[in-house]
Amino acid sequence: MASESRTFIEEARRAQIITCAIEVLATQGYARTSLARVARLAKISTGVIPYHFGGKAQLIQAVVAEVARLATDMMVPRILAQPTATEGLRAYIEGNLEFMRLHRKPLLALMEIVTHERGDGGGPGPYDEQAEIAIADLEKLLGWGKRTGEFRDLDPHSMAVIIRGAIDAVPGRLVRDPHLDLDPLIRELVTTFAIATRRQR
Amino acid sequence: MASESRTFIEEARRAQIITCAIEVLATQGYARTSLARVARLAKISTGVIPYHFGGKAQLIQAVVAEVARLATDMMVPRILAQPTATEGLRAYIEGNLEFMRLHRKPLLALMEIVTHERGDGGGPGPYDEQAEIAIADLEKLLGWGKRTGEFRDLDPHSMAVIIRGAIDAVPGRLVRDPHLDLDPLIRELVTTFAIATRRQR
Amino acid sequence: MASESRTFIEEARRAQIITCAIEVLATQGYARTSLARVARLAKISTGVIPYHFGGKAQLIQAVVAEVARLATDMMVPRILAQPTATEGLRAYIEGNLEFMRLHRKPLLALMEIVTHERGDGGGPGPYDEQAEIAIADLEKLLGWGKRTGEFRDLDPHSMAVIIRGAIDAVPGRLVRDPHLDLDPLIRELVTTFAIATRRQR
Amino acid sequence: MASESRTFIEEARRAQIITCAIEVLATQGYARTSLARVARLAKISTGVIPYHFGGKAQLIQAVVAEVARLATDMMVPRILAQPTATEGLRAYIEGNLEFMRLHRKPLLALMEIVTHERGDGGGPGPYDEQAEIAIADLEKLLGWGKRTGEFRDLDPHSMAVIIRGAIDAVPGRLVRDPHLDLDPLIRELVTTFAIATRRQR
DNA sequence: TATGAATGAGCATTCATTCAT
DNA sequence: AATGAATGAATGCTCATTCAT
Repeated sequence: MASESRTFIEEARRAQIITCAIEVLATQGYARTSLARVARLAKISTGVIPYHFGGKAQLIQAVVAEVARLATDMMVPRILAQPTATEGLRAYIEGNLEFMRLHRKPLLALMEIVTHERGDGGGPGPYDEQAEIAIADLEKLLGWGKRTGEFRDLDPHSMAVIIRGAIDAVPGRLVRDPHLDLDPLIRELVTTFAIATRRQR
Repeated sequence: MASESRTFIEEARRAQIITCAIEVLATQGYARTSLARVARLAKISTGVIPYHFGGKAQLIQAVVAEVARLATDMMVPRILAQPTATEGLRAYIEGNLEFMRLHRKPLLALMEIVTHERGDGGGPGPYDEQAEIAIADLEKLLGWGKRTGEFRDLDPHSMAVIIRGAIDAVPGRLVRDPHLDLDPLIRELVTTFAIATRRQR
Repeated sequence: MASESRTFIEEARRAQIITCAIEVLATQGYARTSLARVARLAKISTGVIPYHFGGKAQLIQAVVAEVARLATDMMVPRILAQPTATEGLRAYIEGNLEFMRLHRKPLLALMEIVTHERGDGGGPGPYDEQAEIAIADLEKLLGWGKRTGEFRDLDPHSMAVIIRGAIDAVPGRLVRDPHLDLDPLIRELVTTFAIATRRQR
Repeated sequence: MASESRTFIEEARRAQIITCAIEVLATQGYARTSLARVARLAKISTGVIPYHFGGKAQLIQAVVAEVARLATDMMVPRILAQPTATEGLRAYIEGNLEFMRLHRKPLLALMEIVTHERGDGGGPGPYDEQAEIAIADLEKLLGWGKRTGEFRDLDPHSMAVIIRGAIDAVPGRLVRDPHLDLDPLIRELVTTFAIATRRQR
């Protein structure tokens, strides 16, 4: 593990910087997230960030890794614990929205990064991979349900795109209205995709 | 009409600049869309853009207006022509995806703007309104279906968020894979929301 | 005369542009006086000004000439009509302030130009000459009074600088407070320099 | 004190930049005083100035503060030390002109700023206050002389405007002729306002 | 380890001027 | 005689990064 080669104090600094970067990303947006702003919030000097992370790109990467870790820790066991694909899908949706509720800022930061980061020539960014993995995981879940006969004869890839799209629309709503009540949204998501995936009579 | 007070040559320049701005937005992304880059593509000098549009913000606005015009022209009559809410919803989804197929770059440009433009303090941007209107329109369509008894007792707002989210996920896929076959996606979208909204026995 | 080589219509255009330039200079200040702004006020196109005047510098020059003409027309006969140097000095001061009252905007425009215009390398500007002439005229008036024994043994050049300085301070006050009552100021100016120049017992 | 929170090196840079700004203002004039020119003179890169001062406006402000400090240090004790208003007025005039002799460039820089800086809409600038204070101070001095019966029944405000105007005319002469002998001017100023203010028999 | 001063490129915008129409 | 589109330089400013201390 990379962190093993890092001193305790360095690890603490990195964590502090990542936290501040998340704060700035979530509240100011990607475009206003400059190293200077992050450093100001962390009450450290600007040069520290390139020093610890190598550059802005690597800081962003570290933020992504951190949020991904948080999300994985919370959601994966929850989903794997389900006995059926139907239950698994519900746990997936609920887990995702529960995560938004509990870790709103990290989630918003991640959304900022994913939607704004681009490749050198303006091409697909380095974090599309992340989204790709999310789609693939969902595809597996849907494939499971098809195999067990719980789900209808749906196209797993398309359906995965649809479900992820529906889920990913939520953070955007949260930005606009921080007091938005997520409960009806969760209910409708669960219901919609329960109905839409189950084997039709 | 504002355009009537404009010279033919001015209108042509504006159109050319808007086209180039769409090109840059779609291929380079919002962050890399500077007036300098747009001007370079249009083979004009940078100052021409503030000259014709007043400023960057107004250029962006003009792009949004142009794309909105394209989208409205294509989709509104199509949806209004449907006899039932069910047919209307199908037309809505198909219309949206048809638009993506025919006007990919304008659509991508619009997505860039909507997701990246922010208010002064990092708050909600000036184009969230646009998204809000889209949600509201969809809510009306869903309300119609509920009143006629075609749709189940769904929460129109939540369902509108879900459907728009699912649709808005598509452009992101198109960026990654320009040769993506949209047909299965359209089919699955139509099927999913047909099943998920209809009155359950 | 240069104007003889100009058509009537051209002369009218020039006059219109000069009037607008005075307006902009007086209300917006020198720095905000761009050809574009003058043209906008005159409801003509920007290029007309270089066309008629050759360039911004010549427009400025024309404004100066216009205001100088106004001032000369009003003040010179008034002063020359006085029988004594003492009366002449009073007429000079009163004439200057009367001019400010009647032609405030042209006067302010002139002040803007004189204080802001600079030579190519930042050196003395092309309109210091104007000020020099004003000082010299005043010196002559003071010399006259010394010769007739009306005035004390003052240094005409220094006293001319002082009187002009005192007079030139007034427009600055007018900018700050457009409703400033000039009467006490005129009275005090006349009194002060009557006392300060007269032969002391 | 604000400067205590600044590094030694930062304080030195600020001082260097202020000095260069004064130099440019005094020799090139306000309009030609761009951050780029100041930076070129200081042999630093342009961005350093916003870095240290926050922006051009703050640099200008720092120059004003610096010159005001110089002037206050030199003149205030000198005037307060005088036993009578008459002596006070003489000290005021002499102090002002002595300052011009010793700190010509800072004074010219200040004049450039005061006469050129304007508010957003072309209205009164942020440094008119400064001039207002100068007038008010002078009014107090004149009021003192009236109360003690040293001065005639003059209008303190008008007389203050006249005296300041006469003094402020001097820098303009210095710009034109750097080798101008100030002594006759000082003498005439002192004499003029001694005569013009004293109680008349 | 950390600082914060400095660089140099890039940004949007404004300007006087030119010139084809 | 006039238009208004276009140019190219200059403006103040922000940014990620580097580096001596």
